Amino acid sequence: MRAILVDVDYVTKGERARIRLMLKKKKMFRMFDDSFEPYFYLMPKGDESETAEKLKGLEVEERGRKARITKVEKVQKELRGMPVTALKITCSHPWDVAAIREKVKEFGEPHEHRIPFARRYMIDRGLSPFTWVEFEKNGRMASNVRSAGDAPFNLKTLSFDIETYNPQGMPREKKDPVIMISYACEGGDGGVITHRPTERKFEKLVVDEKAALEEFVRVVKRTDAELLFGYNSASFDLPYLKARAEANGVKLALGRDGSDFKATRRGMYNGARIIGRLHVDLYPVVRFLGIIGTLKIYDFTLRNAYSEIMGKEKIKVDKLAIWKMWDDGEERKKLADYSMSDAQATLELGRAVLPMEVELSKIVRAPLLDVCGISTGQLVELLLTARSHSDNVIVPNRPGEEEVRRREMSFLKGAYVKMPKPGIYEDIAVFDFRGLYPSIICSHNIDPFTINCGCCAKEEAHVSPTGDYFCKKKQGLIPKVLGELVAKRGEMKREMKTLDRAGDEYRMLDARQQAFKILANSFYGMLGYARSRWYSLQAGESVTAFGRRYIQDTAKKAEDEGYEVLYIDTDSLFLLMKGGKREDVLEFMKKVNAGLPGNMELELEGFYKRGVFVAKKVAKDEDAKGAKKKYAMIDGEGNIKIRGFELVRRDWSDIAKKTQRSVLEAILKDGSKEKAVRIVKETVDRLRAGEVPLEELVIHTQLKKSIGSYEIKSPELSAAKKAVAGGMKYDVGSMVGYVITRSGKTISDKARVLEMATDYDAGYYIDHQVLPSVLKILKELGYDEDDLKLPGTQSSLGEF
DNA sequence: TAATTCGCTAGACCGA
DNA sequence: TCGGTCTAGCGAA
Repeated sequence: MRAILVDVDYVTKGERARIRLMLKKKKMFRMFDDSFEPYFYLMPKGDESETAEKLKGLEVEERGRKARITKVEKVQKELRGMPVTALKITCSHPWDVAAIREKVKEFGEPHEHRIPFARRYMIDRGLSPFTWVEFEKNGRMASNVRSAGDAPFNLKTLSFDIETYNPQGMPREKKDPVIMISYACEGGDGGVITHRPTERKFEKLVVDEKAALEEFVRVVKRTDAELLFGYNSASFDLPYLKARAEANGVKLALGRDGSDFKATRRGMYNGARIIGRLHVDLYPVVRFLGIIGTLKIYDFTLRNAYSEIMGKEKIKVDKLAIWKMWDDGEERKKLADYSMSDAQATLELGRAVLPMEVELSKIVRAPLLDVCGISTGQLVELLLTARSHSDNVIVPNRPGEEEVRRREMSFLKGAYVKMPKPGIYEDIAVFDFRGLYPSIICSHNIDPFTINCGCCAKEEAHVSPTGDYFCKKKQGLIPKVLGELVAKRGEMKREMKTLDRAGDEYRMLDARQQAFKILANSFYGMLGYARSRWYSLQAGESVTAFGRRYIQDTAKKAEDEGYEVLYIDTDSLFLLMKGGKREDVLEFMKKVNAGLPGNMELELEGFYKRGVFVAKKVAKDEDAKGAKKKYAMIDGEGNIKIRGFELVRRDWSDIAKKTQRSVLEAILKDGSKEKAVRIVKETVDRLRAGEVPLEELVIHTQLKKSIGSYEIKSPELSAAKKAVAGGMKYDVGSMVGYVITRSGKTISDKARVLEMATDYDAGYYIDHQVLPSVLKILKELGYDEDDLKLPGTQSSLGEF
């Protein structure tokens, strides 16, 4: 029989664990496989055979049951690059692994004892979620389950969202009812379940809250939802629905077995599993996109995420007024529209972000729900764990706390950044090394266990600029897996070029190549991360040392050809063309590439017509220095590329950012300093006249620690403290949006969160926000501080 | 309770 | 009032 594997978990039948497969042909169905047993490896201290004898049949009392070793086998494996003989210890039940592992520690070091049973099954059988599997069927039992190729992703999807009555601000789950439950399906079916009329055609009017809860359960059943999307649903919607179901004496039977959901906790996020369906809370997924830099938003609300990812705006309501809207016949109609739009936005968002998670789940061979929201480091760990198995390698253990502290004492030297000369330049060519660190790792076989291998003579191996060398005879696991990722991604990108950008095939490939990119870029970090199983300071330093060498050698070659090297950062190189032809520059690139090892390539990033580099702030008596990581350029089509300037930072006010952008555009596009100066003057006038709305003056800064644990005073902290005193909530991780007002002495005193601010300090915004951000740029046009500030009147631009 | 280093800049604070 | 040092946050790669 053939079906698509959707998810794997296990159930207990008698004394044993049974793998439960969630599968799909036309409909979802379940099968069981009882041919798989939990095990782990032990690296014995003493003689393997003697230890094996001692362990056979060993029993431990564990919470009233007997945990038993059912089998001990000697196996030939590889660990940390060395061949080893290990004992494979099979246990009676997955629950017993922990107790037995503790017990056998006296005989050696356990390995791979923390791999969840269902995932162990997928790894050992070579199965991935969302691919075809084949098996022999005998009733509900499956045997010889094996992988049978890539499958299309096609699940019946339902998104949902709830609105709650909230006269006290935060709804209280024991008291405040759910007033609307909205849902949306693929294909257009959707509605808002409500028990007060809204005159909307999508309304599903029921008699009371209890009936609404029952209706929602019916919707889930009727639509036969295989995939459920929510936003914050694991932390809010589902627990709230459950609490309300209890209060109303009904059952929230969302699962196929009539159960509600099982709350889980993975790292930083809550999860909720619904039996027989996949429930994906999109909030952690969106956070993940924020962390890896795909998304740049300050506030991870559904509204923000939706507008950033989909490029569309969602209806807005005042959250605190929801209860009032519910009580008002006219306003309630708007609330229904809002509720409907929440479910629809959640559905669209899910469709947009899920393909990437699905691909990650396939690559690392882990259930989708385990992959949504985990960090890139954990993803790499999952991938390397799966690939270790197919390479007959035992996964190295995580370091203990003491080892972590020891590792944290040493530091890894990073990339090279060249100091640019401040100024405005014409005709710049920018090159970069595509995937510099991944390609270095692959080209030089850099791995914690290929370093100074001993089987190669140093001169014949890959010698790193640090003096270490890497084996040339045997490929390491990291270069091997990474090389495959890079190669496959290259194929995908080539194939994408032949496809219609609007088509499904293109979209799927794009999600796939994104997943590969995320993984590939995380490998280097794992070498230098103190808690990593594959930590190797020497290997990490070799990567960066090679990186510095390649970029600097390339710069040298460019100079030898007569180009001026304007700027270098890690893997990118900025050349001044100085009247040179584009063909010549491309020829130079070809020459460089001819001298690079196989996996490495210098690419043209682009030609730019004009670029600005500014000076960094220095002490008065110091010479002017160019600021690194701060520049702006414009290409022939008028596209502007801006890096590092205040205007790309969230901890600057919009008024300063907008002004800085306009100034940069005036210079880059029009080459007009008069225009630039006029823009500044207008902004200053508007600020002075008090015409600027407070929203444009908000500065956003995150509180990375709890309010009490700061050593210093700062505007964001001080604003947050005042807000807390006023009844608002600010915790670790809160984003504080504050305005500098006129009341107070120091800047911190003057800071108030936007909600509490009624005026603003024009002087602060002129002298501390607008002028500093534009002055650095105007200086490159020949205006210096004194030109811009008349004596006595610091903020004056009157002379222009 | 989960990848890295390099670099800029602020505001507070302290002493000359 | 200044210049230096420190903590902290954010961005580039």
